[in-house]
Amino acid sequence: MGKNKAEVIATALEESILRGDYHDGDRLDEIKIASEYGVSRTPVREALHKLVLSGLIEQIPRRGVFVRQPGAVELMELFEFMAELESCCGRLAALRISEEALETLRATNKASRLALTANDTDQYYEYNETFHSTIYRESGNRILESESLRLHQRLKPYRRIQLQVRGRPVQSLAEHEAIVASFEAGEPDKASQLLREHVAVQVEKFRHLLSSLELTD
Amino acid sequence: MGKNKAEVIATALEESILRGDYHDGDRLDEIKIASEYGVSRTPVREALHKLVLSGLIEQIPRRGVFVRQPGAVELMELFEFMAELESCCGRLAALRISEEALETLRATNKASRLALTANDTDQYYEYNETFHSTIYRESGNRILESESLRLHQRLKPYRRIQLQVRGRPVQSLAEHEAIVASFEAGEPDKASQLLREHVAVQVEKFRHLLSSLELTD
DNA sequence: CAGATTTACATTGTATACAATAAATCCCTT
DNA sequence: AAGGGATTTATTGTATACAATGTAAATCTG
Repeated sequence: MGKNKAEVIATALEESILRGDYHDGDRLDEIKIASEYGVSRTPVREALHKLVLSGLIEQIPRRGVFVRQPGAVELMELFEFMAELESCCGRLAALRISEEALETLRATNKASRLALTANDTDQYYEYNETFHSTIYRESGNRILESESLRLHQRLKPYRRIQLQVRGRPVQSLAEHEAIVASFEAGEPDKASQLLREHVAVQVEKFRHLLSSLELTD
Repeated sequence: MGKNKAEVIATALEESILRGDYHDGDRLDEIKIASEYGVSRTPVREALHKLVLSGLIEQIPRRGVFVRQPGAVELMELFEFMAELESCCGRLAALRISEEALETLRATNKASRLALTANDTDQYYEYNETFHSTIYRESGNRILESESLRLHQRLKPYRRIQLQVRGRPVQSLAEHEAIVASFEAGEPDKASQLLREHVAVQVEKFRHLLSSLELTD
């Protein structure tokens, strides 16, 4: 496997940041991280550069790198962008989806319902991933697919919080079924609209959560 | 200015590759590039990593980095993705555009028409940039804006070729005016559709160009 | 005492030397 | 002579030493 130290450190740091081990504005000391992982500064620097490119940290020349947790507005923008990407995937998938993938979606939804009645949130979460990534793939556009996956990944921690809103999973599943129906009917505009709202409603719930908890210190 | 050598080399290499100085599969020798630019391997490596992230070159562990010109299918996918992004921008911009920006668009189109009658292709090209980047900005979503700009930049060389198709600029400008009209009327769906087709038609023209010239050796 | 200038320090940016590894070549064996 | 394995070589990956630079503190001057 391509297991060079820079990659390892990059993913480790990425998880740390997404998990919230660092606060916004914290500086990431190259030598400290290097000694923590038992390597030299070089691979650490490469790892940091990767994270800069993915937008998780900010680099100020000759000053250092700082973690940059997205603020409320940026989170909204990220979710909105996600909604738009999903919408695109849905539109294209409605035109191109294979019978096989359609069957996968039906099966996933059926399994999701079981997980829901069993109150198995983790399992449901996993099926949710399958559902969406399948749609990304069936857009038939590899660029769109990979971009969607990337953003989906980035929003993972926030979506998780969001899914714990009472009653949301039930509604979410109903929307999934409506989306599949629009695929079966071959209605690109309908699919596009449903998927956009499916994600956009999450934004709305998230906004409520935010304003009620006032996480933005 | 933040003018560290890595950045300089990255942009220089990027331009070189986009200009077509390298062929698909060419290996980029770190030490050769380093000596060319009169620096050590370190900043060159950093520059190469950046290009890997932006998808211009491919890195095979312990083998080297190779330029990776997109093939015909990937180009199609890139253009299709661009069409979808522009479509999103258009939809949101129709809902959010400021009167000021609307005026900018009108002025740009007017200037474009002048450039067109004067046969000033470069000037027209520049106005085209302004037109589209304004729409990106007026989407009101900074993530969407920057992603659109990034892809727009990446497709620059191919779009340039495409604009030289006879009669295309005239048609393009007409489409621009229709788009502005949909903004003025505040019709998001119309704007979305117009912008998607505006880019998608480029894909079509490009496909013709490709198949006629058979550039895919 | 306040402000500016200089000096010291902390931190990133760069260079070079060394290690690891994979491809290619060459030699040995059958 | 052909095939396989060891060796060599080319190239990336990593470590460390050094240079550049920006910040902050300390000192000097008005």
